[in-house]
Amino acid sequence: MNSGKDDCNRLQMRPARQPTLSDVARLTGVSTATVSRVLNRPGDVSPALRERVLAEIEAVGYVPHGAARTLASQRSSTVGAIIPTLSNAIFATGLQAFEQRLDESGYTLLIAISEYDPDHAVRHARSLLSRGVDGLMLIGQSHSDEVFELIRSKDLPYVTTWTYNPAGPHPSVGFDNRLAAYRLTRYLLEIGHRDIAMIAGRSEGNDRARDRIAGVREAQADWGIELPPHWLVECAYEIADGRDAMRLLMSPSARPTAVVCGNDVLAMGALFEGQAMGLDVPGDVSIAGFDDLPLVAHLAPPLTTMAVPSELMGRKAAEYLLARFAGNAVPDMTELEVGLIVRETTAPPDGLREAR
Amino acid sequence: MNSGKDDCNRLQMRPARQPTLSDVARLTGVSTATVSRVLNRPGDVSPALRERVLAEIEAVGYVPHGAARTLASQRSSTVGAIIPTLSNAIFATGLQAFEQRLDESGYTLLIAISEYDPDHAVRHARSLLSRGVDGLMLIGQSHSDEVFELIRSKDLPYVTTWTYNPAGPHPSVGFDNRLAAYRLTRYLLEIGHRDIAMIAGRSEGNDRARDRIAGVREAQADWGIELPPHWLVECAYEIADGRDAMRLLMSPSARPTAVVCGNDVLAMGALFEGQAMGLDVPGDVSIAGFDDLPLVAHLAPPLTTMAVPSELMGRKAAEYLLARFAGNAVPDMTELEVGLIVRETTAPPDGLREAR
DNA sequence: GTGCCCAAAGTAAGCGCTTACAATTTGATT
DNA sequence: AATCAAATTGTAAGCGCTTACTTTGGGCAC
Repeated sequence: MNSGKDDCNRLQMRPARQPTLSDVARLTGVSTATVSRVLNRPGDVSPALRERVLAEIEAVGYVPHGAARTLASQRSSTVGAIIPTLSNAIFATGLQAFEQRLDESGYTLLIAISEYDPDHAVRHARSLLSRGVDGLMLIGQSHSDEVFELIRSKDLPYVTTWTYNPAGPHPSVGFDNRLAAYRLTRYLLEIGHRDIAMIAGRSEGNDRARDRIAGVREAQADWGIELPPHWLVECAYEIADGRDAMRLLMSPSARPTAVVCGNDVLAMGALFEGQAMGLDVPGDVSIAGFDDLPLVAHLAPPLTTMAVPSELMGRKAAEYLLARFAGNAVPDMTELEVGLIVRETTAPPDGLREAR
Repeated sequence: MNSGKDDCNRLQMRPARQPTLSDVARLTGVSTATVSRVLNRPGDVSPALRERVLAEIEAVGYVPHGAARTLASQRSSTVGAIIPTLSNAIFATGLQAFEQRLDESGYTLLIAISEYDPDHAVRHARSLLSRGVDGLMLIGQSHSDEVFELIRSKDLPYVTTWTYNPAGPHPSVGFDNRLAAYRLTRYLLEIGHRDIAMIAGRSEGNDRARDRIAGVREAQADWGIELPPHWLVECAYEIADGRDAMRLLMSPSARPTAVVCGNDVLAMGALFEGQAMGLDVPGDVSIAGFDDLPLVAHLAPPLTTMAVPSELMGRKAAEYLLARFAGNAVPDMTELEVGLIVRETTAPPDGLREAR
């Protein structure tokens, strides 16, 4: 009469314990293996039984226990991303596309923000690995060796983005920053600029910034020009930093006729500061950006910039990892196209305007 | 001689299996319990032993297995967030602060992006719960009942943000959207505007947008004014949507003298479109935004807006959850301050300018 | 009718860790 | 010196699931 079962129920004042897979099995009158199969390889279970199990799952509100599943199966359906910041919209866009593609295939994204700090990134890598991510997405390739050692020691699929470096050892889905900056600068040279300055993001530990500077230098070199040290200003990534840099650049009497910026945020800063200084853009100075944020097409004047395929990149990076998970062959290197978007912040320099 | 051990090694061609906690225990000559304690409650282990264990952990490069730990301990040191989008910088900022505060306490963030779709959000909630998050952060309170049922059935700590609703059943860390919009509108009324239109985000399933509309209406009502239907335009959240809305609003001959916008992105759209139409802002029309994105202070003219404490909110939301995890008492409702930032896109309407 | 094969379902051994409880040691107390 | 509590370490039972292996029961060729 007074069975143990009753005692047990009487003691459960809290919301009833979550039903487990074996509860479902017991209630349906099958083995746990069968329930597990219904969940993981439904084709292996006869339709009649499958229906009964699914009905019971629905009835008791069973939700699989991810950790148990991960422990038993050695995969987590989870992917990690280590990114420098979320405050630049361009990363946010790429990450959103990455998340969406993963989500479509049942993967969840773990994110860790390094704030451009390599040690931070190592800690995060360790933490993500320890959480059993099935794969990892990294921005750029300039990371501490420790990060890559950790990845290798686990033999973990990973991909680097925002960079394309076929000579390097790392799988990457991205574009050639050097070449993109080269093309942007070449365009300015072709319309007649010779005095070109650059506002760049901090290049230390940031291969994208470094490559973009290199691209600008290389284009200039092809025209027999050298970038004077005081015309290269490296700064942080806020609008205010771009403004400061622009002020610095435009104060001396010997001013550049064009300024290429390491990204659109800096370019906006440069544009706003230039205008605040009473300069006409592009009349007095041309400004070019990098990224093509949705916003910059709406500025007055609209910004000339190098469009970066952030969404496509996020999606392709996700697809690379998904292919690796599935064991499908997939090229380790994917190069994406950037595109020069000429708008109205650039024009031939003064002397050439009418000669055009 | 030819022990099983040797055979085993001979077969391991792959990178050696990850060392486990019991490997560390065996190699150090202690029990697994001791190693576990070194990791989780180091104070319970004598210093000498602790050092030996730590040395061994370092030596073999042991990384704890998160899923195993989660399964055994029933916690994951993981927190989930369901957010509508990452493409609005204001969410990205809040989320970044949230992540940083969690990270300081050893928690990792799982993110899921709902794209403003309630069903999506339910799926995500289910997925995050199944992954064993210890807590959940939600934007706003207008979610499907199913989401809250899932949360309740697991008795999971959670917090809603971007909203403050002490009357409601949900813990929240945020601000009063209605009141904030009321104050913004009141300011416009006080400087003399009577013809005030609104460009709002889609209010369906979005309590923030709804409350902001309500706030505008309420302020107008206090002045005995009613918001004419054709002066309320709801739209999506891109700059282009703001532009479209502005064009619509400013086309008829009976134009408003001021436009309050549901967020800064829409306000930028309104500003750009107004300027493109040849209107002087604020001479011909005042524009007010909502959020205070870093960018908008730099526009020409700088945008008047209602500043939202997104970073503080992210941090406080994290701290609320952390306190719940630690079992500390903590108020379920935290109201944060918004602040009216009067810049230069607003001014008294035409007739009143000189009378000022 | 017999034997064989295959599909469908069950059995049970872990996955790597935490933790209640037990065992042992140490040191203080009387 | 005997007693006991506190501190330290060990023992071992799971946590909820997956999956290799085994069992069962037909269907089918001969």
